Amino acid sequence: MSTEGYYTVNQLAESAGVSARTLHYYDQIGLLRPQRNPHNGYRLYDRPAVLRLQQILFLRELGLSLDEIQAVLDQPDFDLLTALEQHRQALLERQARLGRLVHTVERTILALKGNIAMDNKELFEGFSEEQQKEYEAEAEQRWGSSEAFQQSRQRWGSYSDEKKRQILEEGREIYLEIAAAMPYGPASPQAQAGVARWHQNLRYFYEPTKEILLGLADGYNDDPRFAAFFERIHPELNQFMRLAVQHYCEKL
Amino acid sequence: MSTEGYYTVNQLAESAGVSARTLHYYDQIGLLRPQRNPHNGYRLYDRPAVLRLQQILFLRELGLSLDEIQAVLDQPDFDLLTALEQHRQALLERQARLGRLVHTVERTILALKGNIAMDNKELFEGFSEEQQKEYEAEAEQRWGSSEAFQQSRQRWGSYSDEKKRQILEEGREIYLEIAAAMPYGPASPQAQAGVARWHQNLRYFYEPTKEILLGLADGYNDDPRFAAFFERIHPELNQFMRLAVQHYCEKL
DNA sequence: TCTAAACTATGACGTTACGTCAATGTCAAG
DNA sequence: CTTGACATTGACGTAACGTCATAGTTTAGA
Repeated sequence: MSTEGYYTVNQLAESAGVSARTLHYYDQIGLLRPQRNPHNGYRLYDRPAVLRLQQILFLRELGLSLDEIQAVLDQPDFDLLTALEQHRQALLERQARLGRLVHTVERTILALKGNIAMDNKELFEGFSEEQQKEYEAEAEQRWGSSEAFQQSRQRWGSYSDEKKRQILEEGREIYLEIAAAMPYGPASPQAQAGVARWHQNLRYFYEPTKEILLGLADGYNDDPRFAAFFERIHPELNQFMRLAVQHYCEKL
Repeated sequence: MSTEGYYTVNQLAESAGVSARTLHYYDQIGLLRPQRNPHNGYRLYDRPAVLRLQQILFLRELGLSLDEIQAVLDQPDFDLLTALEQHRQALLERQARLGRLVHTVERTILALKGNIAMDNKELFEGFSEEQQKEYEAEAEQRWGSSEAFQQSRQRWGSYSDEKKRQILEEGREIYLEIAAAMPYGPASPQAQAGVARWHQNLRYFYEPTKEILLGLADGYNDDPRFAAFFERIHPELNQFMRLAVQHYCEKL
C-alpha cells in the first residue's frame, strides 16, 4: 500500500499543535477516524481528515465539547465552506468579547484609583455574554455624563505606558497625602493642596465639573464600596474628603 | 457580626458568572479564601476577595492552571495595578491571535476553492503562538508575489457577505463546467469558456499574470494536495486544466 | 547484516477542574 | 410552626486528555 499523501500520527500532531494522545483519543471516541496501514496498523490521515481536524480545533476553540463538535460535523447537511463562514463570524464575535475584557481591565484600573466606582458585576464584565447586555443597560444610567467617560477613554488611550504608570502611582500618593493632612483640618493648606492634586489627577481622565468633584466626594461617603477602599488608607478619609472637596469647590 | 459589605456564595457566584461549587473548590484549594460568619459558618466575601476573584478569572481566561494562578497571586511583590496592566497586554495579544484565526479561516475558504494552496501546517495557523512565527517566515518564500496576496486580501475584504457567497458558489460551478468540457478537448470553445470564467473568478482575488495562470495550472498537477482536490471532481481534471490553460494563455 | 534510535501501537492509571447530588443546618416570610 | 430558599460538607462522577509501561515497526548508520 502506498502511503503517499497520508500523514502519520506525529506528523499530523506536530502540524496541528496537538498531542498524539489527543489524536488517539479522537480516534477512540470516533471523532476523527484515520485509515490504517494494513501492514503495520499505523494510523494514516488523508487530506479530508486533516481538514476535519481543523474544524474540530476551531469548534474546540469556540468552547464546544467534543460531543457537540461531533454532532455538528456529522450532521447530514454539513457543508465545510458554510461552516467556515460561520466560524469566521464566531471568531469575530469572540474578538469583540476580548475587547470588552480589555475595557473591563481599564475600568478596573480606574476603579482602584478611586476615580470611578465599579460594582461587583462590573468587575466581571466580559466573562460572559449575558453580562454584557446587563452592563450596557446599566452603564447609561449610572454614568449619566457619558461624555466625561468618553473623554476619559480618549485621554487615557493617548498616554504612553510610562506616563500611565506615573499617573497611577501619583494617584496613590495623593490619597496618602490627603490622609496626612487630616490633623490640620479640611480647609488647611495641606489638605487643599492635596485636593488640588487630586483634581489634577482626575484631569488625566476627564475634565471634571464642580458638580462632578462634589459628586465624587459624596460618592466616597455614600457608596460602601468606596468606604471600603478608603478604609484601608484611613478610617475617616472619606468624610474628610467630602469636607475638603466642598471647601475646594467654593474657591474654584 | 455585621455582614454589611460582604457577599455570600451565591451572590458572588451570580455576579461573577461562576458556580457556587467553583467558589467552594477555590476555597478548598486555598486559592480564594473567604471569611466566615462565626454564627452559622457561611462564607463571606469582602471586596478584596471579589477583586481577587476577578484576577483569578482573568488568568484563567489566559489559560493558566489554578496552580499557576495561585503562584502568581501569592508572590510577595504582587501588585494589583501592575497585574491589571499586564493582563491588558495579554488580552490585546490574545485579540491579535484571534485575528490570525480569522485570517486562517479566510485562507482555508480560498484553499477549498482551489485558488491558493494550503499545506497542513497552514490549516492550523493561529492555534498556537510558535506556529505564527514559522508561518510568517515560510509565507514570504512560498508566495513570492506577495503583492498578489495583498491585492487578494484587499479585494476580498471589500466584498459584501452576499457577494462573497456568490463568488464561492461560482467557483464550484466553474470546475464542474471545465470537467464537463473535457470530452471536447482543451482547445474547444467549451473548455476555453470555462478557463475564461476561471480567470475571471481568480480576479476577484488578485490580478493574475500569465505566469501565475500557468503556474497555478502546473501546481494543480505537481502538488498532490491539488491532485486530491480535483480527484474528487474528475480524475483527469488537473491534467486537462494544464492543457486548457496553456491554450488559453497563448491567446491572451 | 546488525544495532540503536525513533517511530508506532494498545492499555491503564492519574490529573485537573469542576458537575452533580445527598444529607443536613440556617434563614426568612407567611 | 411550616415551607421554601439559602447555606454547609462530603463524595462520587465526568470530560479531556497527560503520563507511562510494554512491545512491535521503521529507519539510518556502522
